[in-house]
Amino acid sequence: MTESKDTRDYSLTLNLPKTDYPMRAGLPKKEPELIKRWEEMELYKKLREQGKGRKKFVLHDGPPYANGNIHIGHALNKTLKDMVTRSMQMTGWESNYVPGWDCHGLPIEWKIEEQYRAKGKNKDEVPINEFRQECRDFAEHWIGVQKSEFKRLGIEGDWDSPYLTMRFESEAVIANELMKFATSGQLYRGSKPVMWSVVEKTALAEAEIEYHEHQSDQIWVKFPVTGAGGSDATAVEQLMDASVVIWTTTPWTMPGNRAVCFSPRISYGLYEVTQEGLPDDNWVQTGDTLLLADALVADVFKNARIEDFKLVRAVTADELASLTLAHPFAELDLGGYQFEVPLLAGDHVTDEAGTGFVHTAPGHGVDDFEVWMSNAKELEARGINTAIPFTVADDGFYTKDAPGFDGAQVITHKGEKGKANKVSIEYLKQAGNLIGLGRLKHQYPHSWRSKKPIIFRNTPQWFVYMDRDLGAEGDTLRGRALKAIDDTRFVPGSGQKRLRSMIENRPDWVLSRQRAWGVPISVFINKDTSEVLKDEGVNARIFEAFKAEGADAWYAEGAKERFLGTDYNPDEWDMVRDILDVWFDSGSTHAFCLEQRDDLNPKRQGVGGGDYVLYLEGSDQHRGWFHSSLLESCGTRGHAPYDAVLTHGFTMAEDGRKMSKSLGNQTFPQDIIKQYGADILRLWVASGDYSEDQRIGPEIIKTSVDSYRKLRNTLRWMLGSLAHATGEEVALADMPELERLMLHRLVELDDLVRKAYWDFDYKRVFHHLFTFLTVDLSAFYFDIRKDALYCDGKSSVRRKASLYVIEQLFKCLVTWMAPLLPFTMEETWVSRFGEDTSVHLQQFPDVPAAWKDAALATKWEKIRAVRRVVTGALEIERREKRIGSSLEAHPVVHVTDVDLLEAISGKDMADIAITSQITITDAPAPEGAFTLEDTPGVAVVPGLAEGQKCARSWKILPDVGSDPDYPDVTPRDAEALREWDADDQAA
RNA sequence: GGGCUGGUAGCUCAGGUGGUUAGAGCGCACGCCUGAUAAGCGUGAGGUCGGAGGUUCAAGUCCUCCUCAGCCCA
Repeated sequence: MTESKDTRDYSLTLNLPKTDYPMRAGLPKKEPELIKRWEEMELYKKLREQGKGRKKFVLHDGPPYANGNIHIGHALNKTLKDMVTRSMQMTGWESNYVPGWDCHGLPIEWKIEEQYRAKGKNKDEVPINEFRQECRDFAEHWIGVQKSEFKRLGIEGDWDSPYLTMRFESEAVIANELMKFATSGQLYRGSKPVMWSVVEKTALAEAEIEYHEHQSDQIWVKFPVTGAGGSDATAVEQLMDASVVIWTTTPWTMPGNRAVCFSPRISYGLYEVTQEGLPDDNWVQTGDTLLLADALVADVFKNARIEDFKLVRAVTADELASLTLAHPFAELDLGGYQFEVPLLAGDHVTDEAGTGFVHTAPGHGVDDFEVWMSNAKELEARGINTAIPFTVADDGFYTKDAPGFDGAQVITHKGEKGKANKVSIEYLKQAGNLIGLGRLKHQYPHSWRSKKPIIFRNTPQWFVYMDRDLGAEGDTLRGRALKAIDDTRFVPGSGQKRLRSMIENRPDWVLSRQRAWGVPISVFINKDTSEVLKDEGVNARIFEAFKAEGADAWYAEGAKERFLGTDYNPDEWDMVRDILDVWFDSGSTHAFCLEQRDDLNPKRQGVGGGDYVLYLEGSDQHRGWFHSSLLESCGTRGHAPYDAVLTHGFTMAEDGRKMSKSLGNQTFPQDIIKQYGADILRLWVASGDYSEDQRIGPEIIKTSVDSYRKLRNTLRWMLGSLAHATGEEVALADMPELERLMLHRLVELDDLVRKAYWDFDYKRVFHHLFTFLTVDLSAFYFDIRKDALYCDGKSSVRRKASLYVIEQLFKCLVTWMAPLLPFTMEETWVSRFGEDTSVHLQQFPDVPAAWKDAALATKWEKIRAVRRVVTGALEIERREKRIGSSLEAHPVVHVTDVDLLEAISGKDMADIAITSQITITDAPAPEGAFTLEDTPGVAVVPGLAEGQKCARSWKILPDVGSDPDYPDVTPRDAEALREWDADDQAA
């Protein structure tokens, strides 16, 4: 001890926070280092070893499509998944995450075709397996890109062996699943109208369609009534003489007409032409009676060149439904068209344009098809053939299903109008059923490639029955799926309703696509009977070949003979050339990923096991992956593939609107990571309500950045304080109440945090922990205890207890937040426990129930209420410049509330209020004392602390200098210095 | 047009079965501290709970309609 006491730098004798943990994170640089560290320490492998023997919590990855960089939606989705798996692993499950990719399908085909076009090549000239290989390479490339982007987000998983729908084993299993549907009789060949380009001779998807102006022929056509129901004979007779009038802009679809639709919501009437002296060749004559929607009568008669007409009477929806009509070609001798044309009610019918009656050709329109199919059962009961005719071939010419239209073409190979409309119109004139004719310019779908108009054309497709009995009566795919929905946990709960109503209302499942890049519908059909071949031996050969060579084997030379083997004559069987819709691929991930992998292969709780399978995707997947996975699994296994389904909303721009390039309001995950770091993005995910649509933008990110700073600094202070910890434990009974209060808060938070994680409610975790950190710790507990931690001597139990408690707080907080902020929490953990540790190998700490003390918490609520009055009073003093630091004050606290007085009795209220001195009295407060409305019974009279300022603790006390060895400090500080100096000499 | 969902302070969120002057954190303004310092502490100002009706003694909370936004269909 050489220095003079007067000039001694006491700060050297204080236990001030000491840490290398930087205040500023530098995440963009730090995070990649941590990723490298995890790879080097083989964290993934260690986690799997840790999880051995535990029950499995399987977050099964819904595969993103491998065709571009990730966007904010991907980032949200993967981050949520990572929060799930990390938190489940840390709460006692084995929670392996195996990422996957969706590789087949249209968008990739387009890209390859686009490349061909750029080189002047034609897709059809390239051997199919060569084309497929290019698609495969394309997908492979983007898988690589996305993989590194996902890893950069801090997603922990089996990145070295993800699952891919295009892997040979996957293709084999997918085909095998399809064959299960085939052999169990659930698969059938039907047909439906698809958008078709005659020029390219190919089916088109919605996304391949552009709308352009187009001039169509419009016609008004009579369908003579041939039958009417009702008890009123006169009324029936009136109707029998009448005709229903339709309007269409596609006269060429007339051969495909099978019904006329009306709407029960529209008012209709029977109208008579009263105009005299019409020319003989006018298509409509005096006395003709027509059925029309009231709102459209004037318009129709104008187009039929009629000026005078009258309403005979109104016609009800019931009357309309009872009508049967003749096809307008019926009386011509074309050979066909003599069938009954029913009137069907349809929601798609309006009275905004046309006649109020809609010509319905189920092979030429989606509405038409759906109305027809939903009435099929009833129509068959009436003896009506519901088979949908294939009236137009792939080259635009009519087929034998359109008698009388031989040689006519709807659209030519060059994309121009063929003769079809002319022929149709001519026949209508001959039959006397045309009443109006014109041209109409309107928006019409065109192929994005050829820019030529497309048509709707009935095409054979493969379907799965929704309502056919599978063995037991009433055991249908729909029934199974609905039951499975009831057995599934939905987060949020509204997802259940949404999926349920979709399954309830959906039509049969269409599996086929007329495309090249996918898993083939690997079945054979008999050329004569159209029956599907059901042979386990053939199926096994297909499965094995796909496993070894991929689904390309289906397209290889000699494939037919190879798979049929010697048991069947190849001449009698056709190979199906369609591929599976990619939704069937991804709907089968449970079969080729979950069931096939030894490290997953869950025995689900839903089927009597202990494991838990969760699917987690955006809410659009009610129609997509949740849906197709459910149907696939119910059709092949009889139950859902998941125990729970979690959905998240979509990410909007800051104003709540959709992000779009043109609005310039996009936020890219790559930019946030580069500027702030992945943990900032993850903090945004953790703090928002993902179950609804979220918003993101510069201001919102700034909120995350600010929160992050506060959080980080508070942890930093804890680290700095813990630098002085010796690891010495203090018995609960020996701890001050303040320490026990903090431990009690940990018990409460432990309960809350575990529940919230199980509910996947990360915002609840974050907001509670963050508030705890700022309100209870930074602004209260730490602020109060700084004096003891910095100034108390090393033997101080108060200080030891505080260090022990901070250690517990630290362990809990860092592990609890590790699933949310894996980078920062790892950095923080390592800073405390060393390079050979990882927070991600920790479990959430066991928080002793003995720490719980609700009575203590209630008491301290009162103490804090009193404290608020004191700090409130000091604030006035500060404003009036009578004090600066609260240590300059000596408030007199008048507590007349017995309850509050009891709560603070025996407490060092000066410490708690961070003043140097305090006086507590039950004497009534003098006039003008400071009070707070919400704390009656407490009044504070401020005053200045008397005595000398301690040179070490800065407290102002009368007994400063009472220790002759240390004349400028308080007795407490003198004692601390004595210990310090003793240590110093020993060293 | 239909199904589902949501709109609480500038931002992110709390507000069981309707019941005192609607809460928190962040941000902002102002002040204090200078031994968590590009930090820490305190005080304050911000809300007609999307809008309009209705039920009720009483509605952010229940009902109807409207509006805006989103997802999925048509």
